[in-house]
Amino acid sequence: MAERYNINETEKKWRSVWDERQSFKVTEDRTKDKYYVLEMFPYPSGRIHVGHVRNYTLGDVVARYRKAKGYNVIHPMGWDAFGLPAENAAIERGLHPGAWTRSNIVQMKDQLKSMGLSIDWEREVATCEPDYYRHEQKMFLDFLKAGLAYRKESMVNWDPVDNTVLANEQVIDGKGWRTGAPVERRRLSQWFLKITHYADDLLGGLSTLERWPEKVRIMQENWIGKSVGLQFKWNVQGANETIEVFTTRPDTLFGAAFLALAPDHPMSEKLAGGKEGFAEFRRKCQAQGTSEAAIEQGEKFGFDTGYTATHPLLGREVPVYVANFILMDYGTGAVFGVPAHDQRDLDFARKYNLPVRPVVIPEGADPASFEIGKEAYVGPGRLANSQFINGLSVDDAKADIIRRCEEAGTGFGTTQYRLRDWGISRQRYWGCPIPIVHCGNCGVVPVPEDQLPVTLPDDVTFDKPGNPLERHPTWKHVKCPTCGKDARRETDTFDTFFESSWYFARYCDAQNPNAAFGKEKAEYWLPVDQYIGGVEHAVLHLLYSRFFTRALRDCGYLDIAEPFAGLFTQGMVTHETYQDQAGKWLYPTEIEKTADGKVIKVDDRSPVTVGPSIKMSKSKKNTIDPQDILDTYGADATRLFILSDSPPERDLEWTEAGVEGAWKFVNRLHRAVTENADGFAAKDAPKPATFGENATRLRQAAHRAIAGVATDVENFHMNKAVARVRELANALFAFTAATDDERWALREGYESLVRIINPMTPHLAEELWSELGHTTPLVETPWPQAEEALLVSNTVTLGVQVNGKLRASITLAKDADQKVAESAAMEDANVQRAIEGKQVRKVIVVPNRIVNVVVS
RNA sequence: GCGGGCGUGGCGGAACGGUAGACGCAACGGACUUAAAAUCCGUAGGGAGUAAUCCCGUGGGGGUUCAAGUCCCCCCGCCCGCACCA
Repeated sequence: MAERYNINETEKKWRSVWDERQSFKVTEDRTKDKYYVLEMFPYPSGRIHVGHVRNYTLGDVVARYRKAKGYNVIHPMGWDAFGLPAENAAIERGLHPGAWTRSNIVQMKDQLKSMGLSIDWEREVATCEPDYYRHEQKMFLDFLKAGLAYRKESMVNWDPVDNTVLANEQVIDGKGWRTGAPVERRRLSQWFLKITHYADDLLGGLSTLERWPEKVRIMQENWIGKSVGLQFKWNVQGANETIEVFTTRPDTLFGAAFLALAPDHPMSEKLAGGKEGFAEFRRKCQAQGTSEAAIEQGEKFGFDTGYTATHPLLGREVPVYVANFILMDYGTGAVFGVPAHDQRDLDFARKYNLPVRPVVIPEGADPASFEIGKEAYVGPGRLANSQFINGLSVDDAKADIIRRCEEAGTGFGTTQYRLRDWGISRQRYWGCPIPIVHCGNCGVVPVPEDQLPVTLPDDVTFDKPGNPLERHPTWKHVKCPTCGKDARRETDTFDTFFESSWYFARYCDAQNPNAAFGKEKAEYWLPVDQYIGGVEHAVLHLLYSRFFTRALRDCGYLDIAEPFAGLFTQGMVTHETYQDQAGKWLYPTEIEKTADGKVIKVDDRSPVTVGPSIKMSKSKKNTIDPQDILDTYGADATRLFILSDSPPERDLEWTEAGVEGAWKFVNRLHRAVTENADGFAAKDAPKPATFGENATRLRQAAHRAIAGVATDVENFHMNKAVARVRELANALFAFTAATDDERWALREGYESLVRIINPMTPHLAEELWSELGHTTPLVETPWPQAEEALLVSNTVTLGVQVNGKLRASITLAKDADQKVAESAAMEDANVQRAIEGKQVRKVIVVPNRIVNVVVS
């Protein structure tokens, strides 16, 4: 009797084998195809969470599978180590952000290692270390030279108590999250990267990203928000002012019923500032909140300035309103309203009794009688009621109006993007210092490259509000690099998206002290073949990285535009929620499920209300600590469960029973191999010349599993891959070998099984592989070859339908003649009965699939 | 409001337009055990029938087709994203 499988010891053993053999260390090898597997690197919060486990398990399956397939696989890991939580720890617990972060990294690295990931740890990076961030300071200087970085004033959320700038998510109901003080809007001079320079390229590049989820590409497309249209002027009557508007529908100019300005448009103040009710109106707009979704439900309303405006081409006056649904940030902050052809304008016009004049008439409608009801007409058609453009199509009319405005000098065709330049200044300590000096003489002076890196001072305190760099007694006082006079260091640091915008390139040459990365190495490894992470980074991180790659290319660092050739976005991990009688949330560890199906509290045995499975969150306490799971069930069972229950792109419902099921399978497989060794052929037994029926059937199961798991893994159908593995396992468990060919097939079957589970449960696979007598570890063993001949069987079972209803099934030789199939189907007793007394009108035979007898 | 996605047993989920429910979880019956756990064998969409077999079933309603979970139209529900983007 074999000993019970000691999961923890065995897993540890194989990890040290991989370590000793440096199994995952890679270097450039031009004789092989490279494959770059990357999971989004973690923020070192201290402990891994289930989302990490899912993310890294998926990546590891891909990495180990590709390695077995013969690719030169790079699979690195690192730490997104700058950021706010470290400063919060400093404020709340008196820990230095650096010390806190570094000790977190140590802990989390241990945890990740216990998952058995195939990581090349020699490529590890931590973005908070000067040997990492020095290179991005250099990049910034290069961007500056290339005109891709610039300084301008912009608004920030300012917490007057903490003396600090707040991120949008730190502003709750207009108040600072920590202090509760009303947030002020302040103007600060800040650094920007010119992502808009690449707006069109970033948009166009999306269509080349075939292995990205459609969803993410659409989100980026919407974010970039390209629109082509006309920008032109209206004259305000009696005010000696003009209003510049942008429109994507210049064709509808003659349907204009009003002009509308954003509430914070400078002209709004000029035209309406002193009017009665305007202050009140503005307050109402602000109370509405800035979130588009909030404004959604809100009513559209406006303030009549009393002025009218005219346009030369139009020759008619329209009223000028200030309206709550116009955004200052987009276009020019002013629009002309065409109620007939825009729903918002229509709603607005109905409210203020403005004329609704259709100017685009759908095909087939009569211009004289066409009327707009509750819905604006936004479709195609011919122009009407529009003087010189009557009869033109929408597109022709747009072009004509733009041409006329340009000729008249009152406007021009232009393209607007929603995308805005990336503000990278953060008024914080725990980030990469911006390598700039401010000199009274010379102005803004870049720190010379030979003086990099500008490192963070360690002796900082968090006992007072504000940025410690600003308060530091000496750090910011420097001599100007140009004139040598007293000057002041920039105390802002980079947005932490800066670090994550190029880390994938650093991994290619992680220890290079002289440059961010060697160009040749980057060119060998990049782009990332498979990037895996949460969909929450669909826009910002992924767009910034795409921008960075282009900027680095233009600064001569590398030769590609797109950093990630393939992207996979995983779903969330959810868990049931529990509440006690008083409605207090309970952790899963605080409850117990009794034998009769009740759920009770562990301590006082009182009943517990079970809620739906939702995204894990601290506030609902429906979290589990992956370390507990790893310790109890081992890495393999944890990985197996995570892969088996749901398709990776969908949410995964975490259940203890599910992990337990995976754990049972791990043990069962171990038992099957160790206890049934007598049933196998000897390790090097020659392949029999012929196989009996039983052996062949088993071999078919094995070879189909080999081929099936491969395609499933390549397509990220990990749950299906696991199902196939279990199918093969079931076939093997049920098999008793009586003859030599069967014993050979049984060994082949188990060896195949062990090899195809290797990407999912690598420790178990290694253990069983060695148990089966192999001395070369599986990590160095290629993916098994599926024999084509065994993937097809020589008989097929096909259903027989009568009038589309299944009545029988028949088994035939594969590719049997249609006539054979037809007669076999017609002879079947059930079919006979079903067609009895009816006339057969047609028999449809789809070879190897189905026969359908149509009777009247 | 716009954009995207999803809806299949008690549950998670399978299913090139071609035998719906693979695989698993939970459940039930049995074996082993003094007993339990573990393990093993078996049953299992709903309904009728001793059975053969039949009827009904993929959110709802229509349609296309020899054949629809799958394709088309309308509707309902849920989830995600967003920027009232002119």
